[in-house]
Parts: sequence; structure tokens; C-alpha cells
Amino acid sequence: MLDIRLIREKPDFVSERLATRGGSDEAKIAEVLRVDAERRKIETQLQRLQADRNRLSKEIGAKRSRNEPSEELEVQVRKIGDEIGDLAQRASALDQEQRNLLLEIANLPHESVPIGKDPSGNRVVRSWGEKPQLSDPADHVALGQKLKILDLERAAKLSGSDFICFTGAGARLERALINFMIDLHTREHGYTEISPPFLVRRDCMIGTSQLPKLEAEMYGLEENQLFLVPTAEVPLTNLHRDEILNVADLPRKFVAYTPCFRREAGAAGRETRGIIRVHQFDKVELVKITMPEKSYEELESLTANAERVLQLLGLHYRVVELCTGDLGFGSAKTYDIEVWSPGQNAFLEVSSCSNFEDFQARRMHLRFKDRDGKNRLCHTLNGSGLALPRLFAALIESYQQSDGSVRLPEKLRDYFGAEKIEMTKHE
RNA sequence: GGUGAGGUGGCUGAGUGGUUGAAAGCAGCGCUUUGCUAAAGCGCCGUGCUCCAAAAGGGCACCGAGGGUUCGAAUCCCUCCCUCACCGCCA
Repeated sequence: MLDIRLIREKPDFVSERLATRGGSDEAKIAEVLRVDAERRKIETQLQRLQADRNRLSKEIGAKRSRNEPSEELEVQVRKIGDEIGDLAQRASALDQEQRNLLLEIANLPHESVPIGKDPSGNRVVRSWGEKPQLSDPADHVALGQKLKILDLERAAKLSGSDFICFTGAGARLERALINFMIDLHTREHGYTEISPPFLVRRDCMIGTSQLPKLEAEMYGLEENQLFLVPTAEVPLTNLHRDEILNVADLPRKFVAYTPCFRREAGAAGRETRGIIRVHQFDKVELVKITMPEKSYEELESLTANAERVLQLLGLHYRVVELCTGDLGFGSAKTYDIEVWSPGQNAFLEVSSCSNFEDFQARRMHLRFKDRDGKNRLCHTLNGSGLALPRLFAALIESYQQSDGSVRLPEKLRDYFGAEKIEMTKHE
């Protein structure tokens, strides 16, 4: 959520910056300004009447205590009370309207973000490693079938298309990767491990800005108004919602494993083959809550922390800086980390590291008390560290051997309990 | 799920209809005293919104949330949420 004061004071600047995302929010800006002006007008009238009422009511009290008649005043105040009721209703309706409008206006891109309409405007900022030399690489679906570590047919039987069922060594590999990543981030990168609820209230979803915009993509339980988390970003960032943190406690750094649930209406095709895009997937997520002065520094280190996973696994990847047109709704700046998938012959996004600045913090009233004792909004950041299915796919594709087995990178062997995944007769 | 008790400022905790935005204590900040530390004394010390070009300074709202009663509600009534305790059920 943007600061209404910024919109009020620099509407042209805000509109211009929003326009770089493509899709015009200018109408919304004009609308929110209109509502804001009206709201303040009504509130001022309302407050004058309330001041009158307070003053006269005190007089009534004083008169009564002196046993003087007060009926005249009472009649007068009752009349004021009616007007107040009217105005109060209008004021709160306007207030609600203003908030609803603000909730649907995207964040301003950071000034360093390249201007662009669509993904073609993104900029590769670095890459690491090299494509593995494989003559005719099988993709993860074929490998998974042969090795009996992935059973998409039966997953579909259980839950429909675009669900995953890992079996045997596949399930174990998934678990090994989760443990490996969480250990890395807690032991070497200083994150605190959290095991949060997988169901959260609507307020949390609004706080991290999945709602109201993306309601159609979320799974919800209507009867008790809970949502299945689309990412651990939601519970982790909301941990300190409605709190005022001590500056000495910043930055807060959290890591969590959760499943992620998404409707993802997208069409089937090569982009969605196998386990690349599914309705439920596992992810290890990193979240930081920082003071504003430090957030861009923290974005760099967060991205580096996520990259470290791929480096230790020896997987080729690149880091892409998203342009204004490809930026997520709440993000001011985002780096995507894309791992090389020999099977798809393409880079796959396994992490999206973003700085939301105070966009989420304003929605969730997440503040800190600075050294002067002033309350200020925190900045929030998050990034996957990393998303499992695509990592799984890239990993087995990259490390496939000519005999059809998969030789695991060193770092994973202890976690997995073996050096390689081989064909088995039975599952 | 049932019963009971409760939800007040950073914390503890008073307050059952009128100058209470809220006693008191703790913590915090400033000043004074002081060889250092400690202690003592004095003062300051919630948040949001709004008026004013702005500062200074006003005003309004907020005692879990939302309604209601009343001239006036932290205080009375209703609904909901949450916490705690016990019981039931259960991996």
C-alpha cells in the first residue's frame, strides 16, 4: 500500500512511476485523491460537531451537579448527535473506500529497476557455472518414471492434473533437499527457523498483498475464512504484524519450509510440463524484516543466500533483474534466480527475491522504534531459498548418468544417505 | 465442542456512567546532585487521523472488534474474536 500523503503531494510522480509497470493506474490515483479530499472534508465537519457535543455534554454534567435545569442543552445535543451519526457513517464509508482503492494500487518500482514492458526487458546481471555436457539429456519426467521416484499418473488419480507424488528415493531426495537448505540458511546465513501454520487468516493475505488482487489464485476454506498459504512469505512476514519492533532486534531473518498452494490458472504446455508448474509444491522461503536504510543491502545478501544453494549443489544458474513491466504487484525490486534445466533446455525460475520496501509493512502495521524513539515502518523482503520441484528437476536432469542413474552432488549425500539414485526393480 | 475467568498504554496494574487519554509502579529519555558505578530529586514520556501554507498550537478518535442504550460510555447491554484454566474428543 502506498502512502496516501505521497499520492496527495506528488500525484504526477506516482502516476508516472506506476505507468512504467504498464497498465495504467492513473484512474485509480485520481479516484483515490477524490475520495481522500471528500473524506477529509467530511471528517472535519464531523470532528467539529463532536467537539461541540463534548463541550455541551460536560456543561450538562456541570449543571446537573449544581441541580440546575439542563433540558434545553440535552435537546440541542440530541440533535447534534443525529447529525454526527449521519456524518460518521459517511466518513467511515469513505475511509473504507479509500483503503480498498489503496489496496489495489501497485508498489512503485525502485529507481534502479530497468524500464521495460515485459520479460524481454529483464536484465541478466550474472550467471554462475556452466551447462553440463550431456549428449541427449532425458527430462525429469522420463527420468522420474524410469527411476520410479515420481508418479504423476497416480498423483492425478488422487488430486487431478498438476499435482506431484514423489515416491521412494524421490520422496527422500525432496526431504534431503529441504533439510540441506534449512541447515544452510540457519547455520551459515543466520536465519531463524520457523515452522508456521499452513492456513492463515484473510488479514495475513491482505498484509503481504496476495489479496485482494489475487483471490482467484488462492485456495481458501470459506467456512472459517482461512487460506492455504501460497508461500511461506505470508506467515513469516505476518509474524510481527501489528507490532512495533525494537531497532536493536532488526533485521529479523526467518527461514521456513512449507508446502505452497496455488490455483495458477495457466494453460498446460511445455512451460508447465511435469512438475514445473503445479498446484501444490514445497518451498524453503527466506524473509527479512529490516530498517529502511538497510533494505537494499539486505536484498543483495538475501539473493546471495539463495544463490548459495545452487552453488553448493553445483548447478548452473543466472540471476535476472526484473524490469518494471515484469515486477510483482507489491515489489519495488526483484531478482529472479533461474536454474538451468537440461531437460527443458531452458532456465527455470527457482527463486524470486524482492524488496517490498514499506508496501507490505504499511498494510500490516509493521513498525519499529528508531533511535530517536519515533515509530517508522519497516521494510520487508523475501525470496525462495529455494522452490523444490524445479530444483529437483534441474538436479536430476543435470546429474543424470549415461546408465540412467543420478549421481548426487557431494553436499547432498549425507542428507540423502547414498551417492546415487539407481533403477530399482520394485518401488 | 462444553463450562468458567479474562482481554486497559512498551510491561505490571487501578479504574462500574460525567474535566479519565486514562491512577500508580516499572522500563525509557532529559536535567540536577555525584570520584566511578549505584542511588536520589525534578521534568518528559501512547497511537492514528484532522485543522493550519508550515511551525507553534488546536480538534477528533482509540481501553480486543463491531453494534446498541445515553445529553455523555473504558465503565451498562448485545454479537463476534482472542487468551487462560478445567472437562470432553483426538494424531
